[in-house]
Amino acid sequence: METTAVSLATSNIRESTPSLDIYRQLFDSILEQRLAPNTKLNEQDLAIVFGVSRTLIRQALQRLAAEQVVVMQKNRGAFVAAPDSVLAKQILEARELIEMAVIDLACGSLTSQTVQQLQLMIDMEQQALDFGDTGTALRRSGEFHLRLAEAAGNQPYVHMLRGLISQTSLIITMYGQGGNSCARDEHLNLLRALQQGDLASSRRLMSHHLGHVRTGCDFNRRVVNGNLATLLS
Amino acid sequence: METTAVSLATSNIRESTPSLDIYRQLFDSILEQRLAPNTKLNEQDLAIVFGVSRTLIRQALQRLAAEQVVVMQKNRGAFVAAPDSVLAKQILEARELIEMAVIDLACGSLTSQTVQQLQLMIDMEQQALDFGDTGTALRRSGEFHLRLAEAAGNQPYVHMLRGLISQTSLIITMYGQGGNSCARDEHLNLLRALQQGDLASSRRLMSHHLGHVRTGCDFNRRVVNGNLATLLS
DNA sequence: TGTTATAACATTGTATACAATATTGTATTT
DNA sequence: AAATACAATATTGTATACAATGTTATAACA
Repeated sequence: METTAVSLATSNIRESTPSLDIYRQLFDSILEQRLAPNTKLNEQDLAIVFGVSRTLIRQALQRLAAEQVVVMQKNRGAFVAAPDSVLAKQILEARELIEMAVIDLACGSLTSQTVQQLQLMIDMEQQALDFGDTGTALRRSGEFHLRLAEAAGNQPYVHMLRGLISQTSLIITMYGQGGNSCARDEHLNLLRALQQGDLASSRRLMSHHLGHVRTGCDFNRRVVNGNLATLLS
Repeated sequence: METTAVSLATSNIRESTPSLDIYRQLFDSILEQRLAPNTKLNEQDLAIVFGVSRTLIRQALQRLAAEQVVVMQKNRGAFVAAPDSVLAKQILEARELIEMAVIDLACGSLTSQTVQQLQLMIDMEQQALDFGDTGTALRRSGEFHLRLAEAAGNQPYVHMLRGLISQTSLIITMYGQGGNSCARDEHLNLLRALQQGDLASSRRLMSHHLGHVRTGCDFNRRVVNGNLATLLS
């Protein structure tokens, strides 16, 4: 509750272990769209990139798989997840459920310090957008939502939402058509409504906000595959 | 959707790998209360018990940790999770949220085959209860709920609920005071209401059902620790 | 007796070696 | 040229060895 958010990945875990660091970097790389869906994650290559043995790489990949951000196929390896349109809609539905519950808990109960933090995160997101760095903006948008869930104070909500947010990023990468960046005002308005304890408005704003994600997607779009090279840049 | 449930753990994953099997056995052992909260899970001991190297044990433990069923402490090892009363209440709250959403999806849309399966699972639970095997009954109760979520057809709900159900089992182990076995009729009545498409009744029955879990708990109870020996019996 | 320092031990953390499986390329056949 | 069989290669799966850390027992001291 005290420090500013570092990474969406296990943001409430302060511990630092080598495999956790690798996990976080891969996680962020996927969220920032530097690793495309379906990208094969070769263990040996990653081991070289990160300068560790395959043991630690495998730990990180297994953690990512547990969050459904990567998929592991027996004897074939790990791939960045690529939810199909059916699953994508289910993910967005589930996310709305959790986010609404978060709103109910957070509305009117945010400390001024928390509001300040959330305000800052909105600014950071906008800053990334100004730089034209949509990947970072997307990640920071997710961090805003997650920080809000932390403020709501229900740990399982945070845990579940973390997975859903990261999968939402994958969905936007796969099916998004740009124009998902109306977020600044939406986040800002939401924060105001929450601060004022206006539950009806808060719920409506969050619902619209998530609705825009869905609206901004073309679920017929065909998906392109990526490769590991982007990690080296 | 076609086969009968095997284990609450990764019930939708058909693959069989050594570490998955170990994971499932540990998972069920915890759910059936044969491994008490806070029990230290020594890697070497488990490796001997399961006749494999520590490598596979670690994989299983990490998977369990991802589902919050065990907790891993750096350089100290893995322990069966022991949610405190605050977290326990949050878990039950989150579970109610998801279960209600499942009800909304499943109500009136269950196939006769699914109803049959659920009916069977209720019977199996009762059978375990008749044998006095409350551990198995508890696990089967969880399987009933999870099977229902599968029938609802939203994959993230299933995934999230799996974690919440297993944690509920831990909560019952820690804070339950017996008397949690009114489940048979409750499951039965719920199934009838769902079958008939009676949403209001379905929601009310589920809410009461989960409420009983909470009612049956004394959150002031002090918790006893266990040890690995129970796995050998 | 109680406390601290230290050594012996046990356990987890990581790298590496080898086995099992999958993938790719080449040759052979039609 | 297309398809198949098979060898060569690459990749993942598992066990083991060693390093790093934590725990416990012992001994010295107050």
